[in-house]
Amino acid sequence: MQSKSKLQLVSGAPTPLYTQLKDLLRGRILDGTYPPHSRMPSEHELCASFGVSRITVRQALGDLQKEGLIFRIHGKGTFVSRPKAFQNVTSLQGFAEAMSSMGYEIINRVLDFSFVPADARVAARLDIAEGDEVAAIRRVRLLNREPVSLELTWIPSPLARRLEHADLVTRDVFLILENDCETPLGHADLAIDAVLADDELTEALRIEEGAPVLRIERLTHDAAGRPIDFEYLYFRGDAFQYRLRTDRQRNGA
Amino acid sequence: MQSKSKLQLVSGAPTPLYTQLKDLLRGRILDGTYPPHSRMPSEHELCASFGVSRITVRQALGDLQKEGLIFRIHGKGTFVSRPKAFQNVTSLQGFAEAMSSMGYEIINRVLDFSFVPADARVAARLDIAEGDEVAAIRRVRLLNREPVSLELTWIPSPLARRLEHADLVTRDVFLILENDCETPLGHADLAIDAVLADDELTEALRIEEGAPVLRIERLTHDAAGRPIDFEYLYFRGDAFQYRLRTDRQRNGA
DNA sequence: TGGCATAACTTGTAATGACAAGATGCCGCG
DNA sequence: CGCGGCATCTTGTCATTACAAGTTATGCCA
Repeated sequence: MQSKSKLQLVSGAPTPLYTQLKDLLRGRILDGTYPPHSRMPSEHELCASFGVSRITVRQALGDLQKEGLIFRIHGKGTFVSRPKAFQNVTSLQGFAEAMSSMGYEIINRVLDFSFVPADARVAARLDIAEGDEVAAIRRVRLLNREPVSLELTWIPSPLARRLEHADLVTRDVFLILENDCETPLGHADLAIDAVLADDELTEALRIEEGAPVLRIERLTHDAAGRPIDFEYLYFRGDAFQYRLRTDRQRNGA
Repeated sequence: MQSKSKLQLVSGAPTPLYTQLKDLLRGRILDGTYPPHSRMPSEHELCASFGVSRITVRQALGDLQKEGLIFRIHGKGTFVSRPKAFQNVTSLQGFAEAMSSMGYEIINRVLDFSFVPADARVAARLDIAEGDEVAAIRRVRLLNREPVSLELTWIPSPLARRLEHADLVTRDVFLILENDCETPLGHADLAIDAVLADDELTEALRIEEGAPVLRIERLTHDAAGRPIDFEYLYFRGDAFQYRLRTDRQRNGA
């Protein structure tokens, strides 16, 4: 049967209406239909265009605002944020990427690569259902033949299948995803704290029990903002420093 | 007039209802009325307790969820997160700046403020001559009356003289430099690693010897790029997370 | 006793309606 | 011409109602 040229949102669909609308609008922002700094259609117009209520529109816009793609001005309208390039404060770089550019020799020892059902925590981070299949990777990274980090990685199955036979020994997951899987990366959220080495860590990193370990929880998203790679990185406190640079934001936003 | 013993939210107030409710609930979470891992009252109960609609309750809960204070499980209820304070460092922000905006109470205990000659390491970082006079500040920061960090700060003398009489107890050095000293900040370079608590740290942070500590070496520059503030920050590993977001550089901008 | 259906909770999604408050242009009045 | 006020846009806040969907305990039935 026919379908209107206008895009349609389906109510009974597997994903809620506001998610469909959000994805659709994000697509238009990323493909330039709504260029940076331009005003988007008003909430009322979006309601009319897609035949949904204002609550639904607002939930979609609220999520996009959280993602940083748009901002709203009371009484004026909703606007597309300036493109990412201007927002960059630090660059997202893989470990080997960063180290090899500094002349270090990097080797990855893959301890485990298997497909398992996602537990609650992994599922929540990757925005998939608990029990969905994910690839679980355990790697130890050696810098100049010395173990410096243990990395636990979870990647959704469809994507992970494509890097199953990739060279995980010398290459960063980041580079493989970008170059071999045509999955441009967007941003990553990191949480850093300090813990003590447990049994697994003492063995993997050949350090003493109770040694200080830098733990980084990293959730990497693709360019569209979808989470695609959840990792725990454990670095030897005595052999590694995490360095970054932050810039002072003058405005509040 | 009378007032019910029950807490009241005021509709015509300067702040919206959901903000009042959010602040009230956050207070109860932070003061232990709703302890970690406990289930909070259901949305329906909150509606009844405070005489507001479910939309208002959900907006308040949604914001608290974004802050990381609570999490929700479909069909089960709303729960208080394990308390782990964190600092988001997408932008260069002082500790108190970050925490107080999230409703935490911050107190700085100034252990020492003296002018000393710069040692070799400090001089190198601040790009001054060894022996030049610098201000050395030792502070312990308390979050909700609990010590979370020990901070060692070195600032070149000419600048430091101007903040000698500033309120270091409640204000960030960053804000004082910017607002009182007309010294706009530029960027900061950070190096993060993990160490074990030594004597000084166990005493200052009231933790056990050998506990994991997150160490951050931070060199802050003014807008012109001159180093103006060199610091070591020691955070309790069990009570603090450093969070940040990085973006992938796609090209040369 | 074991297991399944169900009732009674929970949060998630969505529509509709209403008014408040900020922004902006238009128009008439001085 | 200038300026105040109003109409009319925008987003922000909030109530009410309804149903969907996940969770759990209860109790009936075999």
